[in-house]
Amino acid sequence: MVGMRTPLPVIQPDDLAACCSPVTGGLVSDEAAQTLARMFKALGDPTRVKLLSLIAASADGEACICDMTEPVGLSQPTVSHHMKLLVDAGLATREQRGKWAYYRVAPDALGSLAGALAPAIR
Amino acid sequence: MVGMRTPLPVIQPDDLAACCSPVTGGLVSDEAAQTLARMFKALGDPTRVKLLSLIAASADGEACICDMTEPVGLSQPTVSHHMKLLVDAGLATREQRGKWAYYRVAPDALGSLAGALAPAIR
DNA sequence: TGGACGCATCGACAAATGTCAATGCGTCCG
DNA sequence: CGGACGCATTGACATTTGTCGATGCGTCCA
Repeated sequence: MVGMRTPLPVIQPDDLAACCSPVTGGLVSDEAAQTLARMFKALGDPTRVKLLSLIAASADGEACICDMTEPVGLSQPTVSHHMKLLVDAGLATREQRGKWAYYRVAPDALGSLAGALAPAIR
Repeated sequence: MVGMRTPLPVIQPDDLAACCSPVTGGLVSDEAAQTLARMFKALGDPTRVKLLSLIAASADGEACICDMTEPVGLSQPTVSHHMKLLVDAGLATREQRGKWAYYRVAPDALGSLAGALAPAIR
């Protein structure tokens, strides 16, 4: 592993177009590979998979940190850290409302990623 | 990160059924989260994304290590290492033919993963 | 106004990861 | 046979990652 001295920029919705040309349809550019890997890496931890699933499964499609610590069995700072990774990867959104921070699954992000994996089923 | 003293078992095609219940449709079990994360982690490196893309884009849908080192600009042992990870994650297959080892994208693996991300588009 | 609460950041630390050079092991062919 | 070739494994190393306790900051309410 080399480079990456500076923190990576947050992946924006605009980047989805660039990132999600199908992996299986012709060579993928360096930047696309980079962006795709960023998003997949964010999904590459069981805790973060559960967190996303937790949010998606909750009544309003949103959850705050305090709702998530107990189900995943980790400390509040750790859950906060994982959620920051998901947001930076463009897979989740964060909205502060009063004391609480509400997280949602980023619209279209998972769908675009799925499209990059299996363009045929799009 | 805790546990994981012993090397993880190779993910078999049979595991796909277990792994790929949709992330966005109800709580995901610990084992499913684990398996999904294993596969996503394998995709969480730009080099491995490019390797998969390289294989998928090649004429016969297969490639040997010697075909891949130059395009990704890494040493032969490193490429070999990455391919082992992809095979262990169930995303690629390996077939030895004489001196060469031919790698392919595992059939259905990417599609199942995509289904776990976006069940609606299945 | 002053706690209490929810969350983020910091500092620390063990474990995992990506990379290479060196080496070992089969397979092919002169 | 014996060398050349393709690939995997090993050992080493720096970097990244996951986790926690401690702490800081903003918001709410008694």
